[in-house]
Amino acid sequence: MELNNLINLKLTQESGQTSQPPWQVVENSYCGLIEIANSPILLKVSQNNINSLKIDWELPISNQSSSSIDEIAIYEEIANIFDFNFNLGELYDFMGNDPQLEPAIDFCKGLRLFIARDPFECIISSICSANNSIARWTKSIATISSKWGKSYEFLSGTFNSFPSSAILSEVYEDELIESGVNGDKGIEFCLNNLKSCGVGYRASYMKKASEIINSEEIAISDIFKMDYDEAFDTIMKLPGVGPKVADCILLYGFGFNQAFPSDVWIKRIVSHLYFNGKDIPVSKVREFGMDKFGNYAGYVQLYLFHYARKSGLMDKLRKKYLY
DNA sequence: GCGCAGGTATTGA
DNA sequence: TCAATACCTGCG
Repeated sequence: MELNNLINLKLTQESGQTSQPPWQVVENSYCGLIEIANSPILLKVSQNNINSLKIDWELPISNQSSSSIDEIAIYEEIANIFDFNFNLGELYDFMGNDPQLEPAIDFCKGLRLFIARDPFECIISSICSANNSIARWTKSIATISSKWGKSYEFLSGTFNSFPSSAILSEVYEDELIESGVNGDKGIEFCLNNLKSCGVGYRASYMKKASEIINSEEIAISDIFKMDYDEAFDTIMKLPGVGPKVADCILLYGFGFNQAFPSDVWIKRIVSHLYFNGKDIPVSKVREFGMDKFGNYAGYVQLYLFHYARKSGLMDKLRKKYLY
C-alpha cells in the first residue's frame, strides 16, 4: 500500500531525533515494532519517490491469524509517527519568507519529525541523549530494549519493544547494586543493570525518572492535557531533564511543536545566522526561537541543525569554536 | 594519551 | 541569577 505525502524517509530516520533510535533496515525497508490494540505488528516502510511511502507489515510468526487486523489503526499510527498531519508546504512557505531559513529548505526537503511511538521511550531516550553522542545513546536504547523489552519473532527477524515504566523502574541501576542483591555473583558478571547498557552516570536519572513516571507522581496522560509552559515545568522535575531535554521530550513525545530544543549547536547556528556571530546564551536562543518561529519552532530547529550539517556551516562553526 | 560529544546537577559567589 | 566544575564512555 502507498501513503502519499512529502517525506524523505532516510533523512527523517537518520536525523538523530531523540524520540527513539532509527528503525532497523531489512531489505531496503525500515522496520519498526508497534502495537495496535496490544498486539505487536512489525511495520515495514520503504520509499520509491519523495511523495510517497510504501507500507507493509508482518504479524509475529507465532500468531498469523490476520482476521483482526485493524488497517485503519495501522495507518493512523504511521501518520502519527511521521507527523503526516503536519503540512510541510506550509513550513516551507514560512521558511521561504526568512532569508536565513530559505536555504535550509532544499538541503532538507522531506525531513519530518520522527514522533515517538511511546512517550515513555522518548523520555528515557532523551535523558540518555544528554551530553552524549547519537551513536552511543541509540545503541544504549537498543540494548535496553533487547534486555528488558518483550521479544517478538517475525519473518524479517527478532524485534524488541521498549520496556514499560513498570519494568524499567525495577531494573538495577548499576553493577554494584546488582551484585549487592545477588551476593554470589561477581561484579564482572553483573549485566542485568542500566549502567551495563553504556549509559554512564545517566543510569540513576533514567531509573528515578522511570519510578516517577510509573508511580504517576508525574503521569504521562496528564502531560497531554497541559499547555506548553505547564508541561515544560512538569517534565523539568524529572531527574536528568534540563531545558534541552525537556523540549525534546515535549516535541518528539507530546506533540508540542512550539518547543525549540536549544543545545550548543543550535546556539552556534542561531548566533551565526541571526546575531552576526555574537555568542548568545542558550537560554536566550530558546526564547528567540520560540518567539520568532512560533508553532514552527520544533521543525525549524530540526531543519537548522541538519542544514548546518549538510551545508558545511557546522564544520565552519566547529573550527571557530575549537579554541 | 587526551579532548570531545546535540547537558544537567551541584556548588559557591 | 550566573559562572565553574564534575560526570560515564566510546571514538578519533
